Amino acid sequence: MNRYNLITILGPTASGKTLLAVHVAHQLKSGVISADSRQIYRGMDIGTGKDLADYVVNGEPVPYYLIDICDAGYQYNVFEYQRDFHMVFQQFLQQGKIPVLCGGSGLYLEAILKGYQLPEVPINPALREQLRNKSLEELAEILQRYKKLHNKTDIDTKNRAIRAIEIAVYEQEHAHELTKFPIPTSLNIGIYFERARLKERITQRLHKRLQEGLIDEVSQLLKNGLSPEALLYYGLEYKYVTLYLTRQLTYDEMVEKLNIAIHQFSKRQMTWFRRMERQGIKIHWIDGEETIDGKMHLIFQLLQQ
RNA sequence: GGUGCCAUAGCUCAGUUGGUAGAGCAACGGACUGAAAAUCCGUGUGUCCCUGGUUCGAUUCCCGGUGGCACCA
Repeated sequence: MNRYNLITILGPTASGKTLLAVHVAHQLKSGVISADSRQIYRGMDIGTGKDLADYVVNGEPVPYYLIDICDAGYQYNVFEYQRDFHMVFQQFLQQGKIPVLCGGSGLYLEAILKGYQLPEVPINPALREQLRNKSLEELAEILQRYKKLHNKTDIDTKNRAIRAIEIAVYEQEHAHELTKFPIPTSLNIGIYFERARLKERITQRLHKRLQEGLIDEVSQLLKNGLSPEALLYYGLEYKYVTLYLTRQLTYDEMVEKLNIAIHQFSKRQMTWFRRMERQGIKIHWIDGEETIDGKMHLIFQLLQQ
């Protein structure tokens, strides 16, 4: 009936993805599947821009998935994301509905749209115990015996290095156990803004988040026992507000540096999307300044072609 | 009004004993298949405030302006 079984709405932060995705999903009587590596976590709401109140059109709730599925602090990963996405996606396929995949986490989007094949690697407690007291340098050396490092990502921290070794060891012992998730036939929509306009929107939204209680949200996470280190790792809002709360930055410094960091993040997102295009993933860019109705019209036109 | 100091990249500043200049931050480009809002790599984008003088040659020295800061009135 339709050549597409998925609509993907992507774009940099503050480009208005959520609102558009909710409207499209409402029109299709389906739902929104998030592709956001931070909205996964409960209790991280303002800083990740969940905007859960936006999942309603004309008083009718639009279901969303893969938001609030883990406790803050849990180390969720691409494999789990892929698995969880397909669980939801399958249900929509069975109902003959087209869901809307919406988010800005390039790695997660690509894992779905390109169909990464990853083995499901269980935790190996014996190995972890054995590696626990090694230095990062030693771990890096061990890891290099298994694979060439594409950059320093895998040996960024001991945690990451141990997980990377765990995966490398598993792959060596179970060479042919790659997962095979079907690659969706997706209509990909990108929301485009001029760089300067996007920066304005980001700055404006940051001030709104601060007014809405961003500081309290982060301080609550700390009170609930999440370590400052974990929050620093989550980046952006969580990183800079933590630096402010632990008195490493003044309020004004925090706002300024955070604003810049979000601008830089949006640029990195665009770099990722351009790379996806170069690798053959077609993205239909639509003007962010267009109204919701205008954008919807364009999307449904593309859908019917 | 007087005296002194300053004026160099988008910002903060370094520097050139006279041969047209460089750091940090920002910006821009890129990488990235297991915490990715993370992590990493690359790139200098410039009437060296303006006018005149000295000089083969001035961003650098000198005269005069303009702007800023400080002090004295």
